[in-house]
Formats: sequence, structure tokens, C-alpha cells
Amino acid sequence: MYSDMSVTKQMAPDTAKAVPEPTLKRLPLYHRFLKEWRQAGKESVSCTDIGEELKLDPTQVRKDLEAAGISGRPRIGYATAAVVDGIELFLGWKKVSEAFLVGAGSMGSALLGYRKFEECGLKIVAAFDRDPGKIGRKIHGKHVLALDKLADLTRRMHILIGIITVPAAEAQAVADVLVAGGVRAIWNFAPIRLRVPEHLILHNEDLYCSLASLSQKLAQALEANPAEAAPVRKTRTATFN
Amino acid sequence: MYSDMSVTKQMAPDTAKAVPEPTLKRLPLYHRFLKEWRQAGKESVSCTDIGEELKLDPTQVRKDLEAAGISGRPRIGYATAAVVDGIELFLGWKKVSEAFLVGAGSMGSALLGYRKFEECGLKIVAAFDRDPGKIGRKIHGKHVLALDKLADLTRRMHILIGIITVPAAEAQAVADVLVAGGVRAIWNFAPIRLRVPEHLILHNEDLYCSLASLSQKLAQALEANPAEAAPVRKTRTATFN
DNA sequence: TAGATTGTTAATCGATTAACAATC
DNA sequence: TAGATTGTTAATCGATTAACAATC
Repeated sequence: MYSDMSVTKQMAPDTAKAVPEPTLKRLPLYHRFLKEWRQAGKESVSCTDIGEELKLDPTQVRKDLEAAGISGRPRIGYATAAVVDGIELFLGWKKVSEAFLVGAGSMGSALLGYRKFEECGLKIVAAFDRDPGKIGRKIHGKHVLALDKLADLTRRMHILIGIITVPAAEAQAVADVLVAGGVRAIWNFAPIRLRVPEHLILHNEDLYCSLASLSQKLAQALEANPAEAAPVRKTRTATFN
Repeated sequence: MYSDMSVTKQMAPDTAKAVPEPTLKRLPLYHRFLKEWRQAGKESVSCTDIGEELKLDPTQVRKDLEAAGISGRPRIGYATAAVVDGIELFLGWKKVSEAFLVGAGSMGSALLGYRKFEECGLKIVAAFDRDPGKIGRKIHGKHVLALDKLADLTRRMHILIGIITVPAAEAQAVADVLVAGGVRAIWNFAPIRLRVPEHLILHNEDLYCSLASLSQKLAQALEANPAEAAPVRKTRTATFN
């Protein structure tokens, strides 16, 4: 049965079975924790160790590591450093891809400041904006270029990732330019569902969808167990002055 | 069998069956689309209409609306305005809860600028930061207050939601203060898993986890179908000057 | 009436969890 | 050796999709 497994792993990447989305989102949590674990000098780790830290079922942890192609040894556990390394390899964090960020507003600026993205395979090489007041400036050390140049530069520099942080109304047009320029993946922060070709990797980071889930649960919790009413105040902001 | 359904709906909210997370995240998409649909003067809408727009199975749309307590009429469809309204009601967007945002860095500032949050049940009433250079200033019209005051004000103002946008190292301490102050929900943007009491609603917005999923898929896609190599350049930034 | 659409139940699919064998 | 842990298969659970009845 082992031989069957290795056949699976030798399959061409495009036919390899896709790893479940939940697994992909848990792997960075393991990675983060295991870096601490390694730092603490612990050379091996068990699924139970990881599960206890992250409040996850040990079997689930084991399955996730298996999906990432990482194996351990019965009775011993996993070699901490090998898991850290294996996760980085599996997630594609070893070779960094270049990205353009479009929309140097407040969300765009925030993302330009995330230094650790480079450790996760993402290097934002420049930002683009339409606003002449922003063009030519630098934000968190990254140049802000004229939106006009996006199409040409994306193609010439073989940029693979586009990050969209423009208002919803402009997002589709930006996506079209990025796709025409040859990007392979789009990370979309605009609250709109973009139309892109089938093969393109598209991730939506729609905060309103996240918020909806939070507010529904809060509303339900408040209905079950209401908050005591706050004392009446004339104006709330008065408190802050 | 209808009578059974209404019994279900009459159950106490804390015993009502939880609505699936994927459903909660799709409802805002329907809401957004149906506002346009209504704007266009279309008074009724079918699940097929919604499904075509959002590339979703019509049956799934119907189940989602059912979960939100919204019903239609065979052959006719759903009344557009009633669905818009029903989603808002179900998601708790009709009564707005007050929130404090902690950490007036770039991500915090970005969130303070999201005007539409108030239409989604979330009113950020103030921001908090430790940096004296920020305290007393306003960001996107919201006061930035001293972190010292967080505990007292959270309690006195009966704040229900805490938004955490501080660095990972400080996030747990902030969460503890918010919890002690009585918040019922935390929206956490720091890349760390917080420990909070069981009953507390906690949503993690961990961009590194999202990014991991994107980078893994990109790495896999590039392996299957590599990008042509970019022409060699001495320094990349030279292009921008 | 006929046909389109919702309402509702059943089947499928995928992820999680449980059980247990293999192994160091 | 015995016991802890991985490896692997089976069972469960939940969400999606399909089938079909109800209805306007």
C-alpha cells in the first residue's frame, strides 16, 4: 500500500489531488507554532503537542501534515525543523513571487507594510494608483506608480500576482488589466466578485462577508442573553473630549 | 410539516440550530446583488437569477435563504425588497453594535475608513493606541484614545465588539482587557490565536493563512505550467526611476 | 392548463473524527 | 518488552447537489 502512495505523489502536479482549503489555512498555524517550538530547543514534536496548542484534533493535524507530504516516525513524532521546512516547501514559500498592488489607499498602504509577506512567498514590488498626489511617493518603502503603467509593467516584469485594493467600482477594470498582463493569481480586497478566466487563482478577502458572520452570531447571542442597557448619555463623543 | 418548521423557528435562539458558516458568508453577496436588482426596478427574483450572477447552484441559494428565514412563492420567486430586508434582519444589521478598535496602525486606520461597516451592524466609536503621537488625533473622523483608558471605557460604555489590530505580541493582552471589559465578540486581525472564554465570539482575520492558500496554489500551478523567465535586469527598482 | 419555481427530502461528496494496525 | 505515536482505514458528520413533489 506504500507503493500506491508514492505513485500518488509522483503524479504530475496538475493531476495531483487538491489539498483541502481548511488544511491549507491550518498549515501556517502549525508553522508559526513550530518555529517557537524549535526556538525553545525542542527537536521533535507530536501531533498531540500541536493539537493541544491549537485546540485541534491530533488526527486532523496528522492528516494535514500528510497532505503536505510530511512524515514522522512512530513513537518518536516529527522532527521539528523538518516540519517547519516541509511546510514552507509545500506552501511555496521557498521561492518568492513578485506582486503588484493596485490601489494605494488605506488598505493598500496597510498591506504594503506587512513585512512578513516576503517570508510567505509574496514580494510586493510596487504599488499603483490613479491619484497624482500619491504617484511618485513611496509607501512603506515601495514606489507608487501611475495606474497607466500597470498593463505594460505587469507584462514586461512577468508579475505573477496582483493585489487589488481599489474601490469596488474600479476593481473589475483593474483585474482585467492584470489578467491581460499575465498574472496567474489575484488577491482581491475589493468587496465585489470579479470575473476572471477559469485557470486564474482568485482569492477574495471580503471583509463584509466576514463581518456578516460575526454580526449574525452576535445578534443571536444578544437575543439569547441581552447586554444590560448602557446608561443614557447625551452625546457619546463627549466622553472623549 | 409546516407546523414543525414553525416550531423550529420558535425555539429559543440559543438552542436554534446554528446556520452554517458558508451560508453566513454568502448571504452578504446575495444582499449586495439584490440591492442592484432592486435598483434596476426588478421586483421579484428567482434563485436561478442569483445563482447565475454569483455562479452558485440555485438549490444552494434557496437553502441559504431558507436558513435566513426567507421564503418565496412557487412560480413567482422571491420579492426582491423582502429578501434584501430579510437578510439585513437575519444578519443583525438592523441594530448597530458599538465597537472599539485597538491598534491605530495602518491596518487599524484602514478599518476606521470602512464607512459601510455601519450598514452591517458595526459602529466603530473610537480607536485606542499606546503611541502618544497618535493619541488625541483623529483618524477617518474617529478619536484615538490612550490605551490606558480601554478597560474603563469598554465597561462604562458597554461596548460589545472589540477589533484588534495591534502587533501579534500585544494581541493577547488587549484581548484580555476587552474580555474583562465585557465585550461579546472580538474581530482579530493580529496573526496569533487568542485564548478567550468559550462563550465569546471570536473571528480571526489572519492574512497569512489566506496567503498560504494562495501561494500553495500558485506554486502548484507554476510547477504544472511554468511562467516564461523574465528578461534579466540589473536592478528591478531602476525601472521605476 | 402547462410550466416555472419554491419547498422538501434523498443522495452525494468532502472533511472531520474514531478505530486500530504498524512500528520504533 | 511495553507504551507512545504514526500510518491507514472506517465511521461520522455536515454541506452541497440532485430529485421530485407542491403550488401558483
